[in-house]
Amino acid sequence: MLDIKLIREKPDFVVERLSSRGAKDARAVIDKIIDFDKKRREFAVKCDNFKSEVNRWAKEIGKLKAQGKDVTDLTARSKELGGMITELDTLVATHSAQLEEAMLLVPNLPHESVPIGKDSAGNSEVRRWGEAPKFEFSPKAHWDIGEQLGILDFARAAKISGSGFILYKGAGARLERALINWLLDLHTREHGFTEVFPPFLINRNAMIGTGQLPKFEEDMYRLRDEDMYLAPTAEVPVANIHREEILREDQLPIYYCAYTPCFRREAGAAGKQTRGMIRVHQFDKVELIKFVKPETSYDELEKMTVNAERVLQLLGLHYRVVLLCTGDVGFASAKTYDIEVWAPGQNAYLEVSSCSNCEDFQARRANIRFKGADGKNRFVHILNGSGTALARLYVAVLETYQQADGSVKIPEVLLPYMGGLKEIRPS
RNA sequence: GGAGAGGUGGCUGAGUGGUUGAAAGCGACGGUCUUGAAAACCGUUAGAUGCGCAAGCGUCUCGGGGGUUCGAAUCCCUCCCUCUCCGCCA
Repeated sequence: MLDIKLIREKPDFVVERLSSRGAKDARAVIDKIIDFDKKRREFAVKCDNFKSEVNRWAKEIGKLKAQGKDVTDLTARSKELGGMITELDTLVATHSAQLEEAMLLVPNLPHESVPIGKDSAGNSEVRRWGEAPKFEFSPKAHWDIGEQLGILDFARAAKISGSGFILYKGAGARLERALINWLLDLHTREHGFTEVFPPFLINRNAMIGTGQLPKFEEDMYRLRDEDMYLAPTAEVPVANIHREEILREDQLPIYYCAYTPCFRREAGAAGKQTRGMIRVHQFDKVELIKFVKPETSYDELEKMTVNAERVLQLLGLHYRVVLLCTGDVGFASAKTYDIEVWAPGQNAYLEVSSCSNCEDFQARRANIRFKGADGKNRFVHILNGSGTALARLYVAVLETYQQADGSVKIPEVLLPYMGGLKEIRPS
């Protein structure tokens, strides 16, 4: 959520920044918000004045009654005021609700360092690591590799759930588990993150806190009998750990990492390439989340991105880092780096990480603050980054480490996690 | 799921309708004293929001929401959460 004061004081700036994201109706939305805000305050001032008067009478009545005096006139006056207060309270409430509703739908403002652009074509590559591997043979796609090795079974996954789900088997299941464990170990042992294992079912308030709701309801899996959602990313439960809290300054920065499965309906993705495990309804992910002081958040974003890149470097996978342009950054983010790994069987880069600085956008929604040295409470900045998403990482591993005979070598760093298995061959 | 007991400031814990936004203790911060520290003593110590150039003033908040009343932390309704017992279950 944006700061209403910023909107009041610099509406043109806000409209300009929102428009840079491609919001066509930014002017109208901001005008509407300013109007709600203004009216709400006008009603609230009137209402507060009446309340003040009623409070004064109430105290007076108390005193007089204690003295045994007659208070009929005063109670009559108070009742009269009470009626007006009820009326004004209703007006304040409806305007507040409308304001809130509008505010929750406004995305974050892109940071000044973000390139202006309309869509992903406007993104800029910041760096590249390694090279696309060369093969003596024509590299296969992971769905062929996986099915021939008997480690991935899309048909049976569909039987259980539907399309867009994965059944890992044997060494394939082991590989998924190895990746999860290795990622958690890497980030906790070498990058200073504290491991957490959060709930996967999320209530409405938490979903609002990180920005999934109310705008992206259709993207989420929702329970039928309770007002709960399946976590679309660990960012949601983990960023909400400190909801409604005031942290001590010396607690910051806080680094958390968490493994969770991620559930996404991918509504609207029909027609896009859906073969294999590149776009699925359930995938595993190890997520990095930071709570930091505002003045450090952009340094922290760089560090977090480097931490995520390390995953690919250690696995020996070629990748590039892309800075998203204004038209492509996510709803809650002010600045985002995507990391895209090379998948030889696809002859394409696949997004496996998205590292974002949400600044105080989520902290405002979730009301997460810290008490500064001056005693003032300020909103923390919240960052999140995939470290990394598994299904696509798995694709890159299979396709990069495939051999001419159809087997797949296990990357060096995963060997301790694979129980002695050095390569996966058809069983 | 059933029955019961609870949810008060950073913490412990008073408070069953009238200057209670809230006693007291602890903790924290500042000061006095001290070479320094401790002890002792004195003082300060929630958040949000609005009006105002400011000083300051007002409103709201005792789990959330609603109600009764001139007036609610205190009474009523409802929801959430915690604890105990029973049931069920991994």
